[in-house]
Amino acid sequence: MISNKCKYAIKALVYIANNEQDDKAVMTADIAREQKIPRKFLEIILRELRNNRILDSKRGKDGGFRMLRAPENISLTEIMRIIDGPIAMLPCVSLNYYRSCDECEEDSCQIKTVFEQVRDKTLEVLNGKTIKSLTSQF
Amino acid sequence: MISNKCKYAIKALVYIANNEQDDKAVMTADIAREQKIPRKFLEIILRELRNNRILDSKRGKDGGFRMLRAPENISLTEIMRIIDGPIAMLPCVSLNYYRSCDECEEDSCQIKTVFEQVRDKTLEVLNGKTIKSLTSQF
DNA sequence: AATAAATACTATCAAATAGATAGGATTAAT
DNA sequence: ATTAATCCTATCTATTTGATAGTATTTATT
Repeated sequence: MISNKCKYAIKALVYIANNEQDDKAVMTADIAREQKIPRKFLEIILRELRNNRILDSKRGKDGGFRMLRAPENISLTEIMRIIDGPIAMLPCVSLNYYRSCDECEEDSCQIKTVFEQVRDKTLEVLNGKTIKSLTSQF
Repeated sequence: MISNKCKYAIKALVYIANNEQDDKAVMTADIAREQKIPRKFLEIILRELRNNRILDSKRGKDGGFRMLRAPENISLTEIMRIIDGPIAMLPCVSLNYYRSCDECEEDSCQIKTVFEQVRDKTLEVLNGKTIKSLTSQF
């Protein structure tokens, strides 16, 4: 399971990509209302995406958020790793958050291979999906 | 990520499948030592597998655990669902633990489809793997 | 300069989950 | 009886999840 936080992050990004305009940033309050995401929680999420250089923010009146990078260059894996961390099902099989298991000799681990396969299939799907590809284009 | 508990469960089952004999059940202490799993934690796990009719147990001297069903009929998904619950990344996409998301209309959810694809690919791998297929066969 | 409206930041909190450990009760073979 | 195994209940700590409250700061507009 991904966390609610991560689900909110993805939905918020899709919303921003869909609604931003040259002259106007998208406000937290609008995203919260439209996507039914708790406002204060969303603030934290958007700031985190900003700190990771996914979003740009502007303070004060007429402030809000806009995409810092093109939505077609932001994959779901990138967002998921920022918000939730590893995507793999075992630490010893994670590409970006590798940790060895205390209890096992990796060379002789019986279960590692299976979860490498799961990881590869999962990444095949998620790497191919961008914020843009989730956007409603007419 | 799957939990340590789930990882331990799978490793313990593979160990039991590998080491059980007609006349002798496999003891918690042996599994704990060989697989470096905390003994008391392992007790809880094995009992849970027993309650779910994966294992059979025998109390008292010469007691222990053995497979209740054939290892080739026990898929990884079954174990993972018993120990960790849902395998899918979103509740609204889970086959065995479906829950709707509070905040979204499922028909118009932009992210559901991606996670259905991840689910299908993941299950393709995990349904095909059984305890037997992880066992060392010579 | 004052006001309004937005994000930024800090602190806090409650509930659930993860990951165990301790100790005694029960069962069964010898 | 003794020994050795599972079974059961209770408990514990740390972390994560999911959030809320309140204040500070920034900016556009009047």
